[in-house]
Amino acid sequence: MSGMTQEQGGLVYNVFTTGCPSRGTLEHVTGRWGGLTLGALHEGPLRFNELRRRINGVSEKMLSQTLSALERDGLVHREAQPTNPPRVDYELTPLGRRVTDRLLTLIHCVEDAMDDVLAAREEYDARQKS
Amino acid sequence: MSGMTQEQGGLVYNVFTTGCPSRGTLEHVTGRWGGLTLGALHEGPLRFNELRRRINGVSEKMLSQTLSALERDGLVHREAQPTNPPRVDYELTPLGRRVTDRLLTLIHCVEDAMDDVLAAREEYDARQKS
DNA sequence: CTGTATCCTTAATGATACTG
DNA sequence: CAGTATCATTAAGGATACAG
Repeated sequence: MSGMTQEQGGLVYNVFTTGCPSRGTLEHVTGRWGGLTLGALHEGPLRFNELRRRINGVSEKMLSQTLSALERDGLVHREAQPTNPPRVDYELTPLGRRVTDRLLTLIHCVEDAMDDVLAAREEYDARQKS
Repeated sequence: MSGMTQEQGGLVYNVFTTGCPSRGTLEHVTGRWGGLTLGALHEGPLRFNELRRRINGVSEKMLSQTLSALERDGLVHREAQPTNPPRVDYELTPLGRRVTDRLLTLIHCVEDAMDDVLAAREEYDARQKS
C-alpha cells in the first residue's frame, strides 16, 4: 500500500506522505467540522440536533457527512432507537476519546495563545504597510 | 469582539463559537498544509524548497500562502538573507513550538490508531452493503 | 532561489426542499 | 426528529508563467 513503510513486522503510517491513509483520517479529525464535532461529543453523547445547536454554524448536510466519516473511521458510535419519532445518539468510541483528548489539548493551547497571536498579527500587518 | 466572553478580567476564546478569531488560527494550524508545515519545521529551520520537498504534494502557491498565514499568526519566523540568489529560512517561534508539540502528539496518536481505523472502515463498509 | 500573479478546474459548502 | 437529494455558490487548489 502507498505511503506506508514496513518496520519490524508492523506497518508504519506517515501523514507526511501522499497516499498514506492516515492523512485522510487526520483530515477528518482536524477538518473544519470534524474537530468541533469530536470536541462537542467529548462531554458526552448527543443527539443530531443537539450537536447542530452546539456546533455553531454547521449545516445539516455537513454535520451528517462529518458524522458518517467519523463513524466509518471508528471514532464515533451511532446508536439509533427504532422509535417514532426517531432518536439517534452519537458518542465517542474509546479510540475516539483517545484522539479527542489530544485534539482538545491542542485546541486549548491555541485558545490560550490567542492574545499573542492577535498581537503578532497587528505587528505583521503594520510591517506590511511600511 | 464576537465569539469571546469576558471572565475575571481575561478574554476567553472559544473555537466552538462562530466569529471567534481562535477558529481561524486553529484552521491555519490544522488545515491541509498548515499542520504538515509546522510538523516539518519541528525538526529545525528549513528553506522554502526544502519544505516543498518535505511536504509531499504541496504546490509553491499553497506553501507560500500557508507560510504567510503562520508567520502572521506568530507561529513561524521568516528570516531572509539579502543575498543573490536569495536564501530564506523558516523556523518555529517559541509559540509555534508549543502549538506544534500538541499537534504532533495528535498526529502520532492518529498514525498509531490507523490499524484500528482501517479495520473499522471495513466493518462499516460491510454493514452498508447488507 | 524565492516567491507573486493569473487563469482554470475541482472540491467544499450552503440553501432549500423533501422523505421515513 | 433525523436525515437525504438536489442545485447553486463559493472557496480551495493546481498549473503555468514570470519577476526580484
